[in-house]
Amino acid sequence: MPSSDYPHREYFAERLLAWYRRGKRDLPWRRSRDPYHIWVSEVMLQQTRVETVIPYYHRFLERFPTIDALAAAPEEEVLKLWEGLGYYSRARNLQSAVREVKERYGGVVPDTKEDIATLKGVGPYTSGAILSIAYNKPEPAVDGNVMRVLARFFLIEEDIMKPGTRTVMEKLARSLIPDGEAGDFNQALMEFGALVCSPRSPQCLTCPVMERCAARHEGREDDLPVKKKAKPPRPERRLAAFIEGSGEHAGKVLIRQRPQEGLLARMWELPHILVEQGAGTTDDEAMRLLQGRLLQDETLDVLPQEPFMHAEHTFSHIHWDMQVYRCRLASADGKTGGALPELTPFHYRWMGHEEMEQYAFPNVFVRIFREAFKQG
DNA sequence: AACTCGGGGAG
DNA sequence: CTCCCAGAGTT
Repeated sequence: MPSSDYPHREYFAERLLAWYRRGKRDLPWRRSRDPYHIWVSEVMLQQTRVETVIPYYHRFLERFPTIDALAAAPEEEVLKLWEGLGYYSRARNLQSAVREVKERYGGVVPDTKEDIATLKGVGPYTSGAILSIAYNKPEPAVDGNVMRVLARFFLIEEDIMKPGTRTVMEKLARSLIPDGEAGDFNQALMEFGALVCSPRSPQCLTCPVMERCAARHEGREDDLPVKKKAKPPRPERRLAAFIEGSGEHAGKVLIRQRPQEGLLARMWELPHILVEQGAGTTDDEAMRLLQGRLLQDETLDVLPQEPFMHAEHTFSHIHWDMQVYRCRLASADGKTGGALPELTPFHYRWMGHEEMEQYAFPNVFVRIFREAFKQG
């Protein structure tokens, strides 16, 4: 159905805008008009809560205050500043896109939908957010908040996980934007979704548009939006080796860098293997598996000594159950035959405790190291 | 349309 | 526990 057929559109937009201007939060990125700053905030905010982003936003812009600064930075440093924030391709894409802006657009963030949408990591939501917030262009910025709010107020019962529903939402959201108020209105929608029209137990009693909310009238605000349930993460059992060096590597731990592509690309980690469910259930068998596979796959000759710790970590689609074993190198001189593994997808290196700040680790390994170093 | 890609906070 | 968050890219 055409967007113009939805009732109470003007009422909805005006009341929401007034509500926003009455009490909007003082967020760091709202203190800047720099399109680059807005851009950084929007990328960080993808699938990430406001409170989580704030400290990262400050650190990132302190180190990379301009497009030039980010474009010139070593990639490892960008990744390190992103450590713990997740979805690390965002960081790589952002730097790649910033370099593109420098080369192709003279360092000025483009202000047209066609140009900005070509930038890596800038999809339908982020392009609309930058265009509206930084340039006040009347483009919709439809995120999870906006879909929830629109689904409820206008009683849209389509599954919001379907791409077609997003198109409907974008058209409707575009038709709602009051003349000359795109930036504030789009932020009003998201702020409203975050603070009032929340996913669970929405605050209808304080809602500024409750009187004409279709879902509220039907008593169905708790049933909307319709969203198909995600598949549960598949379990993976992993065995990791905490290998302490001796001799010239005394006091150091062997770490490795993950491949360029895929999960946790280019981040550092403890050497570990994936084993079948049910395999290595006893520590004895697990240690044999670990020894055999590290030797076979990585030419890494270790002697597992004892169970060290246990860690679990859930990604969106995978659940890691990781058992860590304290290991020694098998070679008598403690130097793994002198050389670290080569001809594997990984890059190995010895790391002293004080060198952790030079490497970006997935959070599960940050936790493991913190615990290990606490034990001494 | 279905997967891949992190991590954490709230209830 | 479950849900989902100012999503994007790939197949």
